[in-house]
Amino acid sequence: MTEHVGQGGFCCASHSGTANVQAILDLAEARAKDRRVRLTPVRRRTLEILLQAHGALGAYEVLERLAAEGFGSQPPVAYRALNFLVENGMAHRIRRLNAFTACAHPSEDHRAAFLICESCDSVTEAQAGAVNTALSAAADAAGFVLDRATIEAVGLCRACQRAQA
Amino acid sequence: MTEHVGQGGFCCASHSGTANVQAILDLAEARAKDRRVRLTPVRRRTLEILLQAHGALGAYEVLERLAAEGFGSQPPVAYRALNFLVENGMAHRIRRLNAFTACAHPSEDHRAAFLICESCDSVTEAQAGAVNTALSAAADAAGFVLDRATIEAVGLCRACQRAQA
DNA sequence: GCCTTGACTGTTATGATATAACGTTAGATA
DNA sequence: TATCTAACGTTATATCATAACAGTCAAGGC
Repeated sequence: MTEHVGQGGFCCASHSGTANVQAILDLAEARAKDRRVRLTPVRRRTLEILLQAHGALGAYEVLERLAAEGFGSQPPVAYRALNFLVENGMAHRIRRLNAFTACAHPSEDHRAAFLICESCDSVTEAQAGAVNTALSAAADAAGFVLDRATIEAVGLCRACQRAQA
Repeated sequence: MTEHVGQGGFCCASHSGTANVQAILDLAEARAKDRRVRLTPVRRRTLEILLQAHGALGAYEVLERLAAEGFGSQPPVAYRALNFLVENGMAHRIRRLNAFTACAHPSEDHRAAFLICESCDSVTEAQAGAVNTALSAAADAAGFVLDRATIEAVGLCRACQRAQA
């Protein structure tokens, strides 16, 4: 798709800095214990890779890094780890970018919305409480039982607005 | 992906029946004229195919039908026509299904939300005014300039709820 | 401790989705 | 009608994703 994925200079406040990465990894460990699932080395490392990327990474980009560190080198290795993280609320899949990003707020059982910058491909996780309330209402009106939703907005991030001004 | 795409028995009220298909095609013609773009035979036929499908179709499914009718048989033929329709508000891309669907309300400049049934893969276009208002607010709060958004909800459609009851 | 069992990992192979690039054709316009 | 541009169709290839299977490892029962 695009070679910019994961390369945006953007870095959101919520998971920048080594300290925060560590904190989120700890949260993930705890969450895994809670749910009786195992945060194995590949899975943990995959989460770290996403956290360090400060943006969304394609599965093959993640795979490349895993392979370089001695993990398996074939696509299912990355997809399995990524799917595990998504299923357990530790990462999100950004369909518009065919990419994945670490969850910035892993402790809350939130339903997220993503703000994707067209210019730098950065991805910000937005608070989507009101959006989901409205969506639930719309689903209700249609007699539809809502399970989960993907909300992806495309536009210009703050940094790129400045760059263009 | 799944072989069910486009095969759900579901048929939404808004574009069922030959009469409505014709009406929407007419709207599309008018819209094309307005916008100074050409609704060429492949494009028009692609829209018809989507309308008649009563659900989302993958690009390769559309391509198959186009090819059978003497249009080109290679992927770009379908993708170009589909992208044209999407860009001109005559169809939507459903990313979760890697599929496309005719716009059920082509006359309004609306931003749609989609309700995707996990059971039958049917796609309903929901009124998303309130959802978009909330999303705009969330984007604003993040200093993000919103251009457009993809809102896809996954759950159970009315028909499949009944079937399971 | 040791064995069973199921989850996890890695592999090969393949399938599904999407686009780049280029020559040709056809419509609009002057 | 000559010219120009958009659209079409093709070949080729890139990109994304999963099926299926064999080997490995960890947790819990005995």
